[in-house]
Formats: sequence, structure tokens, C-alpha cells
Amino acid sequence: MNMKAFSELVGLSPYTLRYYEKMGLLNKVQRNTSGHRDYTNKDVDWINFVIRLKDTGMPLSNILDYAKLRALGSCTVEERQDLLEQHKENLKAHIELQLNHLKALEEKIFLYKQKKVS
Amino acid sequence: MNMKAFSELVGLSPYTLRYYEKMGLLNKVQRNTSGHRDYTNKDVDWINFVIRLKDTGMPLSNILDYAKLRALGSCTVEERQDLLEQHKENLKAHIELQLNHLKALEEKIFLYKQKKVS
DNA sequence: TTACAAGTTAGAGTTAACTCTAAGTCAACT
DNA sequence: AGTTGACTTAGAGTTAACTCTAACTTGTAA
Repeated sequence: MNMKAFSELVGLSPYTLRYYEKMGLLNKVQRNTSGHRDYTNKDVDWINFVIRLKDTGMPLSNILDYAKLRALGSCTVEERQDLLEQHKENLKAHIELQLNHLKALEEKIFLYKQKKVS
Repeated sequence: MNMKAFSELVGLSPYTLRYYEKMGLLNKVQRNTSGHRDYTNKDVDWINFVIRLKDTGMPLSNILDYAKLRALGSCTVEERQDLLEQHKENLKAHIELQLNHLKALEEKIFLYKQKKVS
């Protein structure tokens, strides 16, 4: 799969994909005979997981930590699991907080509806 | 209330508070005789609301739009209410998305626990 | 009254995450 | 064979949201 197809499939611009690769988030991407990138289905799965981590607020530097452990192979499975567990807890806390914010926002809107806000 | 007390109360650094004021997010802050800022309880309420909007992902530029309407007085009540309603919907969508991400993350962790991940 | 902590401003510097430019090479179609 | 669009790299530029520096003034406690 070439750059364009991969880019459209995963929803990241070619600029961003090269940037991710340069910083080490996307390793050993295959090249065809003329030096152009040739992405695989495994790359699709991996980048989608990266996007999920990013969309749940994990900074790229932390995702990179995970990626480096992954590149080291199965001896890092436990450490990676710990990172994900930790991230899961952070995410749960984030969702709780956002639910509180939502409640407060609804109360504020209620005040507007009661014309109690100038 | 002076800079230090206000800063500690709302949890934003003096740098950030001056920055917010400079960009128009915090208007007509009172000054004492020697030119130092003298924050009121109304300022506390307002900045806390600003922080809530920010923490729910609203960019400062949008918060500034709301702040400008607020500064125009009661003739903008309806428009402000619309903005908040819209933001509420965005927030609900965001929470839904995060709940999906959480589920996917838990499934991934489950795979780790089953030793199905290398 | 002498420190020293806290306040002021304008403007420069930082960080994360892109996003683009320049200068070229490669691929596909007519 | 020529045009057009996609690809390559290194490195520069952008944006949001701070964060700090310099140079100075004010407030408080010993």
C-alpha cells in the first residue's frame, strides 16, 4: 500500500506519517524497488492503535515509550501491559471528570433557561 | 485579593493569569492604589468557568468569543446560551468516544492477559 | 532601613505536534 | 515523449498555550 492509500485509510496526512516515522513511532516501514514506502496491514493496525492512544490524551512521547518496548519484542510484554493498565486508569479518571463537567455545564445552561444569567 | 492568593486559589500561575488578561479573557480587573491587581470573588467565579470550558477541550479562542459576548451584556444571553448548548453536545460526543476507547483498551489489555500479544 | 518577597510591563523563548518548502525522483496515462 | 501527480529528503515555519526574562516598583517583617 502506497503513501496516499495508507494516508487516506488511517486519516493522517503524509506529513504526519513521515513525522511519526522520523520520531520512531513507525518502525521498519518497507520500501519498494524505487524507494517509496510500502505499508502493510500490520502497519494499519499499529497506527490505528497509536491513534487511539493519542486520541485518549497520551502524548506522543509516551506512545513512543510503548513503541520502543514493543520493538524490543516479547520480553517487554509485562511492562507494556502495565503501561496500558495505567493509561486505562487515567482514561477512566478523565471520563469521570468530563462527566462532572457535563453536569456543571447542564446546570449552567439551566440557569440561562431560567433567565437567571445576565 | 492579590495576585498570589488568586493564583493559588484558582490554580493558574501568575504568568498564565496575566496572559489570559492580556488576550481579553479577564476584563477590567481592579487595581489598588499602587497599580497592583485586586481580584474579586466575581473574578474567581468567572475564571473557574473559563477553566471548566478549557478543561472540556474548548480552545481559548472560543472561550474568548464567549467572554466578548458576556462583556456586551444581557443582549447576548441567547447567543451565549447557544454556544454553551453546542459545547455541551460536543462534550457529550467526546465522552461517548472516550467510552469507546476505554472499551477497546480493556479488550487490548485482556489480550495481554491471555498472553495473546507478543 | 535594609532585605526580600511580590508586584508591574513589554517582549522573547519554549514545547508539542504538526505542516510546509525546496529540490529533486518516480509512476501512470495519453 | 510529455505532462501530471505522487513520492523522496532535510530542514524551516506555524500554532496554541503557556513560561520566562529584564528591568523596575511596591509591600512587609526584623
